[in-house]
Amino acid sequence: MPPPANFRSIKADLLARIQGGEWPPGGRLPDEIALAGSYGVARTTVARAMRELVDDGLIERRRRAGTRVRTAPVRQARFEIPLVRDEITELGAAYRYQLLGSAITGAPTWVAARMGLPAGAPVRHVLCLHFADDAPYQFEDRWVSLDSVPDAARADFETSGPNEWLVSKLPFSNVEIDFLAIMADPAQARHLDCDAGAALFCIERRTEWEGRSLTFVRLAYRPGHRMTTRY
Amino acid sequence: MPPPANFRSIKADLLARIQGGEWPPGGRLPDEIALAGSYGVARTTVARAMRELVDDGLIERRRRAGTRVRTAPVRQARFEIPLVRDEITELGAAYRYQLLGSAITGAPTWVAARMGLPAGAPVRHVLCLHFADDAPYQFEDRWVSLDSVPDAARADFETSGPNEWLVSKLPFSNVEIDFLAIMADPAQARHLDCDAGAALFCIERRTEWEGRSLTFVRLAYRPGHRMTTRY
DNA sequence: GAGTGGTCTAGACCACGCC
DNA sequence: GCGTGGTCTAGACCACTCC
Repeated sequence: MPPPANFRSIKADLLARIQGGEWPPGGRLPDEIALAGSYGVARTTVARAMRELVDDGLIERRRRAGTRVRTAPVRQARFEIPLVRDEITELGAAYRYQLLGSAITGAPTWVAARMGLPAGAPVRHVLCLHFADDAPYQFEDRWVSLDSVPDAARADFETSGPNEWLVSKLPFSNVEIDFLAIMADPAQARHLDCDAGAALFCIERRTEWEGRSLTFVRLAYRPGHRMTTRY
Repeated sequence: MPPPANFRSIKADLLARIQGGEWPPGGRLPDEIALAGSYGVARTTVARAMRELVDDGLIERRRRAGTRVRTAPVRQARFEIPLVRDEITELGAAYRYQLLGSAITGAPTWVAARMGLPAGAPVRHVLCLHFADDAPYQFEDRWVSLDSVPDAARADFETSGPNEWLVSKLPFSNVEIDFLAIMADPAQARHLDCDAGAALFCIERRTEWEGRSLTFVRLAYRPGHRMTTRY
C-alpha cells in the first residue's frame, strides 16, 4: 500500500510522469477531479501540487482548456544574493573586511544619473574590500545618498562593511540588479591582485524606497568568479 | 466598505505594513488566527498569503515561535532565460542567425570534463552567431553529446540555432548555469566585432537528463551586455 | 451552455519546537 | 504541555473560455 498521498508526493509523481513522457510537451493532463480520484485525495491537494508545477514553469493551466505540459518550459534561474560575509563563509573560507577609503562628497554625474539624484547631491562614498582566507574576493564601491539616509554620514565602516550596516538600518526596499562584465581598472587590479584589463564579473545594485534612491553599489569580483545555479 | 478580502489583498496589505515599519525587521506578526479574524477571512486564506511572503523571502515562520520579519531578507533574483531569438526581438531588434561552423568530432578534454564524458566521446560541435539588427549580439559555442542525442549528428543548423532545435527535441531536463566574465579570445573578438581581451559577459549552461550530459554551451555576449532584474 | 480551474470556508488533525 | 504553523478535507461558488 502506498504511503498516504500528500501534495509533495503528488507533485513529484506528476513531475516524474511528465519527465517520463507519459504526457508529452503540449499534451493534456487529466483534470483535477480525475487526478484527485486516482490519488485518493481532495481536489484542493491536487490543485496545490499543480500550482507549484505552474510556478516551476512546467505546466500551463487555463480554465475550460485544462492543464498542458509546456512545450518550451520557462527557463528561469533563481539566485540568492547573500551578504558577502555569508557567501565567503559558506565557501569554507575565513571572512575579512578592509576599509580602503571613505568620504562625504557631492555625487559625480555618473553616480547622480544612476541614482536619479541631482548632480552634486551629498553622498557618502565608501571603498572597501572583502577577503576570503586573506585573498581579495570582492571590491566594493559604494555610494549612499545622505538626503535619504542621513545617518550614513556618521556611520563607522572601519570594522564591517556598509552593506551590513545598511541591511540593519534600512526598511525593505526595491532593488534593481545588473550583472555585467568589466575590465579591471588600475585601482581594482591593485586591490584584487590581478592585471589591469582582466575580465571581472560585476554586480551593480541600486536600492530605492518610496521612489528615492538610497544607495548604489558596484561589486567587482576577483577574476574567475562564477555565479552558479541549477533548475 | 472595503472590497472582500482575498489572499492577494491580504498579502499586499501585510507587505505594505512590513514596508511601512509596523513590524520592524525581527518583529513578530500576529498569528494566523488573529489575522484571519481581523481580515474577516478563514485561516487558510491568511496562510496562503503568508506562504507567498515566505517564498518571497520577506518573512520567516516557525511552529510555536510564530512569524517574524526577516532581518536580512533573502535577496533573491529571478531571471527568465529566453531563447536568444526572443531576447533580441523583445529589444525591438531584428533577429538574424548565422552558422559559423559545424563538425562531428571527439570531445576535447576540457569539454569532456565539463560534460562528464570520456575524453574523445563523439560530439557535434557547432559555432554560431546571433545578430540584433545586423550587429553581433551573442557568440555561441555548442557541444552536443552524440551518445545521448544521436539525432544531433544529422540536424541542420544552417537556418536556425541549435538551441531551438534542442528545445523542441529534448525532454525536460536538469540544467546547471554559470554566469561569468571572460576576456574575448581572438575568434570571439572577430565575430563580436570587438578587441581581443575585451571583457565579455558569458553564460555557460550544461544540460543533463537522467544523469547523462546532453549538451554544453558557452554563450558570449557582445561587450557592454547586462543582465538586469528587479525584486 | 458547460467544463475546467481559482479561490474561499469551516473544521480537523498533526508536527514541531519553545517553555 | 501547549501554542503555533502545515496540511488535508469536503463542499461551495465563481470566473473564465472553449464549444
